[in-house]
Amino acid sequence: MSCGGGGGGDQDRHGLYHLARGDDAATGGYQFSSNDIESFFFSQQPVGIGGGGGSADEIVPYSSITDYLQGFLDPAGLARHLDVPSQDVPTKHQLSVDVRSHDRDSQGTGSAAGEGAALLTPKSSVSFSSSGGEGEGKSHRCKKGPAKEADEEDLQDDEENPKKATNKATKKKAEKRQRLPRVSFLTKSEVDHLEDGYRWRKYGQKAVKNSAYPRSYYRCTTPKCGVKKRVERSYQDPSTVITTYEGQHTHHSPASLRGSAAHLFMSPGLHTLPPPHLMPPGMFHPDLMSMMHMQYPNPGMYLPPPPMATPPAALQQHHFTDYALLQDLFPSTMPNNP
DNA sequence: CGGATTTGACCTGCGC
DNA sequence: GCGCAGGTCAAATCCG
Repeated sequence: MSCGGGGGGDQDRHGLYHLARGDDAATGGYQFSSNDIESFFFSQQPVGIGGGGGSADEIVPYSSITDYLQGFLDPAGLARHLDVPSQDVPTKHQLSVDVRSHDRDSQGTGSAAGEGAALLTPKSSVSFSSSGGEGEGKSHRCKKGPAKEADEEDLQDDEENPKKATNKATKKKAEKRQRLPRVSFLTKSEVDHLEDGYRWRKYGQKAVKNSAYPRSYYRCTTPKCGVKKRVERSYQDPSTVITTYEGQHTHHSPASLRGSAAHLFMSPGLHTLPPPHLMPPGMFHPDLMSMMHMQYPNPGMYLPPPPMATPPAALQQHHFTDYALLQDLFPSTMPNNP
């Protein structure tokens, strides 16, 4: 997926597009509504923009995420998506989309991730790595895991004949390896592992070079779902958690099946929200926004059908400026109605 | 007791 | 070829 070279956007010198509600929201401009949320996170509709796109050889495993991303990259596309005039789409940065191609091992490496985290506005930032695999300078190191399942017979041979195994390893080496699509999220949070609606099993933890914070490796617990995620804390901004998803879920989110808005936003990180009365009218809290990204990191990840044709009932019926709803969702952080 | 987490060992790929 | 770093495995341990 070649996100760079896409259309429009307020791209800074770091190659970051900054799109979000900025001063407009603070001054009572356009307000997010439940419909926006649906569009933002659940829509399967492509948001067309010019440029970008992958070459014929490039693996673009799904179109919806690409379109989804590109919708962010293109203010006009985002405007169409949100059904607002394009000039109303601000270029202030609350949501920053990293459209750079990530070098060595995506942005997940300590240095690269840290750099990205430092460059990006920490709150509510979304970083998408170039996921094509072929186009990347270096292949990923994952040989076990999914590949292991595919090569069970090979492994059996390997046990019987180590020499043969070596040959196979050499042969495999020559093969082009494909990297699964990766999507990274930068989230301000005090907790490392943010609740995202899926169940994960931790299978490893590694110290990251040049970072005081380890990187944790998680795998989706659902059988035959090979989705992995890495969680690490930015060493330059320890308050920022970098979550990188890799692969496609082959099932619905357990949380989405519950359809509970309360569960949707249930995350320890949310307890760090400032008092809601400090939020400007109509302002969609960036942390909350980020949590939603965490909950539905990638609409395209779900294989058919879409996980939720409609948002949870609570989201359909309320605006997020609805104080009563916020009180229901965040009783610990919501004082009585001001 | 079963599932999740921890953690050291191991594998792989890349740079020098 | 060697060392380094990322990524994974799997036994040990923890926990509800």
